Amino acid sequence: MPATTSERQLGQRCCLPLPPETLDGDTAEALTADLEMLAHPIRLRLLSVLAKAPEPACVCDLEAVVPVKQPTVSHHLKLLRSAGLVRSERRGHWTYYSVKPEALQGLRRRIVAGLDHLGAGAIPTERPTSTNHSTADTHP
Amino acid sequence: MPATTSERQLGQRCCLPLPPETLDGDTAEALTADLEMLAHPIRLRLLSVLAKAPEPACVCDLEAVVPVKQPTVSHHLKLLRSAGLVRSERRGHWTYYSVKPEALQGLRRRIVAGLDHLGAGAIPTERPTSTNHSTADTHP
DNA sequence: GCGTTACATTGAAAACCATCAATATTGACG
DNA sequence: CGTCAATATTGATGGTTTTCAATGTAACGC
Repeated sequence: MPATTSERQLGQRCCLPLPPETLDGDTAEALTADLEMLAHPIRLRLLSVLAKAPEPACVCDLEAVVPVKQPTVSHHLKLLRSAGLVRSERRGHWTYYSVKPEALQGLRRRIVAGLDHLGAGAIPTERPTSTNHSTADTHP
Repeated sequence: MPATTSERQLGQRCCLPLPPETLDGDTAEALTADLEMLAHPIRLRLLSVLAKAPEPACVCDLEAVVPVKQPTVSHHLKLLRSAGLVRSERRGHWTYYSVKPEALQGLRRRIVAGLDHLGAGAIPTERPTSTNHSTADTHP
């Protein structure tokens, strides 16, 4: 371990007093899962249509609304269903899908909470940027 | 157009009066881009740390906080930067990153608006599910 | 039964993403 | 100049996701 020019060494941990209370790994992964489920244009549009439809919609309706083929629609519906966001019900030839409003709401709540927890909440009106701005070394 | 047994045919578009005002393709893709940027645990944690740090953090600080190697940290920081969510500033040996609070807020606003637009907003207190529930055909 | 329709599943191809070792770049210091 | 430390970039690898043609399955009508 070489000599020190100041009170801190290169090649070691630096300045931060280390995070106060940030997202831990598990929370981050849970939030990621929620975000990923929504992060696809087809799924967003399917959810959007289902959420606004006055009654459950059959797959052929949904197919008519997005620019992909039927197996792809089924695939995304399956994902949404396994995430608990929609339910399906068979009537005769058709399978009708509808949203589960509580689930969508829960998802929304978790995501908004996550965003708040990210610091995107309180409107700090631009950071004060503390005085420490010498171009030089020492690295607080 | 062939004969009809009732007022509707199989193999044709079905029941929905077609979407009232749902997300169009472009809106869905824009929202998807926002969601994707957040949908990664490493990026979430980096943002979380940066958002709460009292001053800009150097890469070695960030590296210490997430379970991936330095090139990966740089990679994610680059993504966050090109999305306009963080800024970087070089001081001596180190590169300091900080969030752009307005950008994080804008992101948050867009996502929340998207979620509301998805129907996850108004708490409709469980869908009434209109009377049409015969197991049979005719498919309204 | 047979044919037809709606939807699901399978399986394979393509595109994409994340990760890291190796290497390059930049800046400080002697 | 040369060396070292901090970060960026490159390139290769492995994994996941999206998509669709083909095929399977369930329900209806004849």
